[in-house]
Amino acid sequence: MKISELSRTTGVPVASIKYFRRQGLMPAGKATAATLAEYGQEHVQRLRLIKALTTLGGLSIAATRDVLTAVDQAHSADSALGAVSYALPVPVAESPVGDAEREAETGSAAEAEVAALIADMDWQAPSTSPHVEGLTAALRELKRLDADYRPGELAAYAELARSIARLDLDRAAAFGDDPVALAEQAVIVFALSAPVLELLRRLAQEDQVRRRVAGDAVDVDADADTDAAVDADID
Amino acid sequence: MKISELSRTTGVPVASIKYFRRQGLMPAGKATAATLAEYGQEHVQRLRLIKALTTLGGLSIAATRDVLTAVDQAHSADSALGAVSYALPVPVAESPVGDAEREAETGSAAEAEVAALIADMDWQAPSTSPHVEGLTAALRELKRLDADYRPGELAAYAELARSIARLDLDRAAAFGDDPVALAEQAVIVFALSAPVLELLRRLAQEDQVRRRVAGDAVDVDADADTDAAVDADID
DNA sequence: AGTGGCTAGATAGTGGCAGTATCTTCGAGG
DNA sequence: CCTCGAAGATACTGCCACTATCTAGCCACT
Repeated sequence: MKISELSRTTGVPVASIKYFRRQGLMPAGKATAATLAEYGQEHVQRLRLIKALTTLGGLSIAATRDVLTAVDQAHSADSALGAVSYALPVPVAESPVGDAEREAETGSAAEAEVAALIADMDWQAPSTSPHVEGLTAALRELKRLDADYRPGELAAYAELARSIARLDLDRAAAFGDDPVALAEQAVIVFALSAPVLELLRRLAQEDQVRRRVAGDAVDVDADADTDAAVDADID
Repeated sequence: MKISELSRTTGVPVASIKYFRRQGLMPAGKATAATLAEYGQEHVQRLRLIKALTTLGGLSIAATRDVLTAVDQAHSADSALGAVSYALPVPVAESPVGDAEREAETGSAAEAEVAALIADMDWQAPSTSPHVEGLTAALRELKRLDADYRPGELAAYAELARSIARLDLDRAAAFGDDPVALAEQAVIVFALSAPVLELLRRLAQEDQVRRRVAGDAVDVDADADTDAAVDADID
């Protein structure tokens, strides 16, 4: 198909398709002449994936390129999952703030906490893993806010994270054979279900909030507008 | 303290502090003269929170303002949690793509799926909740990629989300009395532990990937070149 | 053969965001 | 009393993700 058709089927403007190509997010069409190229189903799929990663996954163009590069280079089924996992951006930007003395102290505390957690969970991950570093940075940030996790809380979350990861891997592994297809599936499971999970968590939180407000913690008929207040304030 | 001191203690440039003020993210200092204002500990705390929300939470300035406004307006402990919950941005940007016929079909399917899930989980949430809408949008996106959750999978995640939300609420509710303090804690728990949770999930995924590759639980069909490939490719 | 409508590729322009810098005015404190 | 710094307003910058324009060329239909 021609680029205009590709654009129509995917809803992505021609100019954007060209832009993605320039940024190395997708291959060029097969040129049939100096000014004409043929695009196929794989381009449609790729565009969908790009769109999903940027809008749903919130990835930047650069991050998307890294991920897609990892997908394309996946040569064995085994390496595909790991490569994708490491290509995904870590959702923590390091803040290069001063306050040096406090920093040194809480920083190493966070590091030790992470190390202890990984040991407790019997997780296999090198201390150079971006996830380990990211987690350390995040805990450090929270410490600066005096919002640390209490002992054991982090482990409780970690236990749940483990359960989630099991579900994730089962979902990802369902595409056993072709490395690239597997990698693509991994991208979807790893990157794109993060927002779904977060939304589920938010929904569950909302439910919990309503229950606690409506019920046990508060004497409802203490004042009539309690219920209304929630809906009103919530705006 | 003077603005220059506030800047030094927090590591935030004076110009940025002024900018945040203009954007309505923090109150002005108490003016002691036409060209001098006094800042206090609450400004330090607020700046820390702003920094955490933007860097760790990844919120935009506008989103941060919404959240902080909700925090400041929390008048009752009950409304605080709900208000914060609704003020947080939903991690899905709606993509206004064409492909109308397919859209209509998958769109309503997603809607029904979400409704069924909420019913199954016995969750209390109006269909107008941003979380419900966000989840619907996210599932719609995934459907467009042909990456739906299989029946039951979503419920399994939802069950785990419920457990997580329980932990969250326990953490948030620890600050029982002052509405604003409670709201602030809620911000931290709701918005800032999302990246922590995501990182834990990534770590657990990494562990799972290594374990499955290493051999023992290869329910994926075995592929020959295993061990070394992981560490090598993962770069 | 001619012409209208695409196309590729290159380059330049746009709009939003998050700051950052500058400029003016003016009070505080040595 | 005079210099330093602060307040507030406004302008500027850099980055990002597109989007538009421009040139040159080919395809297909008449």
